[in-house]
Order: sequence, then structure tokens, then C-alpha cells
Amino acid sequence: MGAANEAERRKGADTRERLLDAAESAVLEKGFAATSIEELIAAVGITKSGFFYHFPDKGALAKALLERYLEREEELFDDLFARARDLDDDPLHAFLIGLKLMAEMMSDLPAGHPGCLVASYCYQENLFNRDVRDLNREGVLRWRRRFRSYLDEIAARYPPKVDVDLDAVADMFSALADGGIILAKTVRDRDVLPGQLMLYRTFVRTVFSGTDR
Amino acid sequence: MGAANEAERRKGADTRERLLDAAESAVLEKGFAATSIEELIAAVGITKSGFFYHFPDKGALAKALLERYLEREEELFDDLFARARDLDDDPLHAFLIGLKLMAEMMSDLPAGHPGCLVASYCYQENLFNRDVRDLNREGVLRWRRRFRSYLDEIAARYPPKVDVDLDAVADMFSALADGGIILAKTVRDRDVLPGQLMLYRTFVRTVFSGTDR
DNA sequence: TGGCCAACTGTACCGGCGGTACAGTACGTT
DNA sequence: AACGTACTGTACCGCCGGTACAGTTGGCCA
Repeated sequence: MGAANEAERRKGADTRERLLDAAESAVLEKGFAATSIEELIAAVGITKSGFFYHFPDKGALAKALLERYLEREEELFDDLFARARDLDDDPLHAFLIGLKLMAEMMSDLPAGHPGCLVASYCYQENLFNRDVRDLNREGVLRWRRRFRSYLDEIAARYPPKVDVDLDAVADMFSALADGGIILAKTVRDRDVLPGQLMLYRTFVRTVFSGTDR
Repeated sequence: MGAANEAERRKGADTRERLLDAAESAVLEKGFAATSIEELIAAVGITKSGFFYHFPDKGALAKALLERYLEREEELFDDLFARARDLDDDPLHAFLIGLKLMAEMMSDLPAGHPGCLVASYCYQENLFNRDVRDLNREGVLRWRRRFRSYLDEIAARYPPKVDVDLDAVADMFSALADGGIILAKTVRDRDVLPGQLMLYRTFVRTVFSGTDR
């Protein structure tokens, strides 16, 4: 059907990706409103008309950007915790390994974590329509469900030593990650984010195993 | 010297405060770049000339806004932890009371927490000059020093049961607060932020007293 | 080889906004 | 009556986001 030109299609998809790349870093550095279409097309090397060929308006760019970001995060989490589970079949130990891998990954980013789009969008919510805001919300709720399922599995084998709401403990990861990114960026110290993730790790360990180390 | 009109001066200071009020809520809702001078003067009921009488340019508004915000936060923390200390002279118990007061205060905000300017500015850092970025950094470092001093006092009486970096535990409050605000805003659930603060409280309790309740 | 289609370019235009410049004014204090 | 504060009014500039739409390039297939 339609079929048409494969090489052209690849080229188009590539340009679109490069627009999203340029947009992502710009948005994380100065926000969506201050990210001009002109700078994006200059970075990619196309004209303004070219931009509007790929996105009907700036809002469509915002949506596509967030969708791609959330998908990539999901893949990263899937991958990382699957690897951790391969290393240890015990749910608690696997989770602790996963958190350590995450902290190491953050620590290895040479320029520090570039930022979280969810947090960026959150502080500019009125710029976006309902679609995008709901997308953001669903993204966070998916993180909650993911961590909650890990924690449920852990709690089944290790009854919590402390009285905590597991949804809150699940959210705590996201909160510490987003908060840690903000602190790391503003004090300009790459080590803050991995430090916070490792603190989450010791919290989870003490909640379920009650022991240090 | 100069002395001059007292009533006029009060009126001018009042208009300036109202400009800052309008700017603060607007910035937290859609970011600094998307906050137009025109909407601020419309909200306050003055003309554009009036705005530029109070601030030489938009950058000066950004700086004044952040300065006021940081001062108010400082006062709030001073006040709240002083009250907590009045209720219990033990540093650990006082700190735990302070955290509970904080959580209750956040819980009582009818529309949820309006947002943290530090976080908002962090995700728009390239819009601001060095002055403002350094101000933001100093603000966060002041929070760290404050909580670190509480924790040092606690650690002197209650040796930590878990091996943790006290600077990281101090930062953890800020990270959970900022992260909690983001989660609460994006999932649109006021209870998330107080929940995270209470989790920080149980973490601190288990680190220093090692017991649940 | 001719036509199709994806992926653009070129040109023109609009309105909003940040910012500048500066003259004028209302009003309380001295 | 004079002075300073806190503005208003008017006019203007340049940039940028956004729209509209017609034209062009270059692989691919029949």
C-alpha cells in the first residue's frame, strides 16, 4: 500500500528525531516557552516550513517530546531491573541491586543528569493542553505502579519492620530522583543525585530487612 | 535624609509587593519566560511604565522574586522548628515534631502546594544571569546547612544506627519536598507531599533511634 | 521516462511582547 | 509654593512564534 520511498521516509524520521533531540536539551535548559522554533531549525539545519511539516504546531512538539521521553524511561527501567533480577532471584536483593545500578548510571553521566521532562513540564503546566498534562500524570502513575509491584513482591517475603504506606514508598523513588536532579543542578554537584538514590536504597533495606548491611 | 513622603513610599512598596505576588503565582504556573509583563500589570492595575518604575528590566523582577521567596522560606523554617523545639527540648523529638508540623502545614494548603521557585528556576536556568543562579545555589546550600546542624545535634545524642552521610540526609529533606511537590502537582493529589515528608520523618527516626514508634 | 510522493524550501505576513524614551500628572509632605 | 514619589500616556522598535500556501528536489516504481 502507498508504499512510497523508503529512503526518504527514513530521512524524514531522522530529521524528526533530531528536532526532538534539539528540543529536549533546550527545554531542559531553559523551559519550553523559551525554546524557540528558530533555534531548533537552526540546530537541525532546516527551515521553519520544514518544522511545520513535521509538527502541526509547537504543542505537537511538546507532546511528541514527552511521549518519547516516557517510553525511553520505561525501557531503561525495564532493562535495568531485569538485569538486576538476573543477578539475584530474591526480590529484595534484586531491587537493591537495581537501585545501585541506577545510582552508578547516574554517577557515570559526565555532565550530570540533564533533567527530567516530567518535572520541567510540571512547572510549566499552563502552557500545555489537557492531553499533555494527562500524559505526564499517567507517566508518574506508571512509575508508582512499577515500584509498588516490586515492593509488593518484596513485602510478601520480607514483612515490613516499619509501618509504611507502600504507595508512598514507591513514590519516594520518583520524588528523590526528581528532587535529587534539582538539587544536583542548582548546587552544581553531580554526586547529589546518586547520593539520594543510595539513601533510598538504605531506607528500603532498613524497612524490609531491618538491618544495616 | 531625603525623608520624603511616607504614605507614597508605602504605596509604592505595596504595588511592588503586588507585582511580586502576581509574578510568583504566574511563574509557578507556567514558568518565567511565559510570564508576560503585560499580564502582571493587568493583574495589579498599573501601566507598563509603572512596572519599569519598580524594576529596571524583567531580570530584576526574577531576582527580587527569588530573594523574597528564599527569605520567606527561611523565616518559615526558623519559626516552625523553633516552635517544635519549644514543645520538646530533645533534638531528635523536636526535629520529628517539626517535620510533622511541616507535613500538617502542607496538608492544610487547600489547593495543594503552589510550587517551589528554586525548582522552577532550576529548569529554566539559562534564562537567568549568574547572580540569580548563584542566589538559587546559595538558597539550597543554606537549607543543607540548616538541616545538617539539626542532624549534628541529634547525632551527638543518638549515634546513628545506620551508616549514612549526614549531608545527604540533610539534602534528602529538600529533595523529597521538591520531588513531592512535583509528584503532587502532576498526579493532582494533595496528599502526596505530606506523605513524602512523613516518610522522611520515619527514615530519620529509624536512622537515629532504630525503632518504629 | 514519466509521474508520484515524501520531505522539504521560499516568501510573505500578522500580532504579541520585551524594552526604550520621555513628557506629563496626582498627591502627600515640607 | 516647591519637591519628590509613584506613577500615566503615547509612541515606537525589533524579535519571534505562528500561519498560509505555493513551489521544488530527489528517490522510487510502473
